[in-house]
Amino acid sequence: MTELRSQSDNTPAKILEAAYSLFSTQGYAGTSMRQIAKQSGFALGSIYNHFASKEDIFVAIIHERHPLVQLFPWFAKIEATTMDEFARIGASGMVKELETNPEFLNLLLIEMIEFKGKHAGSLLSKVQPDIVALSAKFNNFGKQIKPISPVLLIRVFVGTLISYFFTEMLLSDYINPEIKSNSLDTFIDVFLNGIKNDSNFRYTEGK
Amino acid sequence: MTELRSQSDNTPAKILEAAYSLFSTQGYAGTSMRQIAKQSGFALGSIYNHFASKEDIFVAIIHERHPLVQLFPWFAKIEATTMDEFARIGASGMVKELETNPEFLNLLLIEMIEFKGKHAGSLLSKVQPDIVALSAKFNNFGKQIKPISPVLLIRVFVGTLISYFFTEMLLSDYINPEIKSNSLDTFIDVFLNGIKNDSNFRYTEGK
DNA sequence: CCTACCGATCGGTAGG
DNA sequence: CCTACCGATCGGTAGG
Repeated sequence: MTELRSQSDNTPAKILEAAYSLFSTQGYAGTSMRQIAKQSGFALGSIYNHFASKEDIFVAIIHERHPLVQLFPWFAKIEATTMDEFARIGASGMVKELETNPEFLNLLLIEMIEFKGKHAGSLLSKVQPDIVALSAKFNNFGKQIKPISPVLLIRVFVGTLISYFFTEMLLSDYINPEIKSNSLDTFIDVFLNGIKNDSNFRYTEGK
Repeated sequence: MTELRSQSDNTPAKILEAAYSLFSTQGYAGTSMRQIAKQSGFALGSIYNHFASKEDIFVAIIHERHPLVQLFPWFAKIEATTMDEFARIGASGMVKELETNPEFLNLLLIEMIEFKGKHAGSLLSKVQPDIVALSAKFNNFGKQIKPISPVLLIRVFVGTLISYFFTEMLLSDYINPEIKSNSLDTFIDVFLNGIKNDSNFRYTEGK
């Protein structure tokens, strides 16, 4: 039964695709329902047969395309035996994603600013199993890593990627390319070196 | 002559103050000229005696309040003899700023999304002297630090602060406070440890 | 500096 | 699924 789907079931998907593209390049308030109608190929009134409101469309989009929702399941599936390996695979995967879709992170920024992050809790709950799996994986990497709680470690890792792409956006088409080249490697190197266990570190060896 | 200013010269400042508050909490497209008029205490028509357009107001605001414009001159003035000292002073100063004004970073995000970063170049030019001064300072910190170009080092440092506050916003009022406490210290520790010179690092010792 | 207005566009709906 | 419409609000201006 559920496998049988008529072509018209594509309508919501088409609407979401058009809305995603518009929201992520123009923001939420900067996008009108008429633009969504035009880009999806339907009349304005038709959209309201599938979604109750403009915000309803946005909510549907972030639940399937918000960076948190996309990244954590993917991170959790990475097969790596060391933090070094994990970080480099994770970083290069995110690079590939952003080459395909440079607006990938915008949904997160837009939700944060225009909705004051009010959906963050529900999105984080959604990926909590993946966060748990990721924590377990990090724990297995063992004593090569400083005694930082796994959740905080995830936060610093994700923060490293965010800070790279963020400053990349900030500098894009302004700073000369030489400075930009290979800088992701530097970000990752600093992260890996920074969490490496060594005698000089001032954290005590608890837990 | 220029010292003599009547009270009415406060009008533009009042308009900018109201607009800053509204833009940074609601975004650019999400804020109307009528809201700016109301919050500044002037009639809608009066605003156009001081600013040609809504975008004109936004441009004036970012030129005096964009995080880049605020932070770089301040960073350049920090008196520190080691990177460790610099990073901790810089981080605690930014914490204080964000406690006073939690929306401090929003202007950067809004410009990035709603204007696609089109003012970034002009803002970076404005603070270029401070970037140069900061680079010189970092060079003086000498061989305790890995051979990373000063500009890239600034980028990683700023990125570290951004990644902390960014993930802080993302997690705010969701994650339990224990995980959040002292996490800025961890971010800074990872950064400092990450850029520390040691024999294991894979960069070659050029310039 | 304000009142009153402009045409355009907004999110959303009725009715078929 | 579309046409035609609703009241509200938009950025901006004329005229005083």
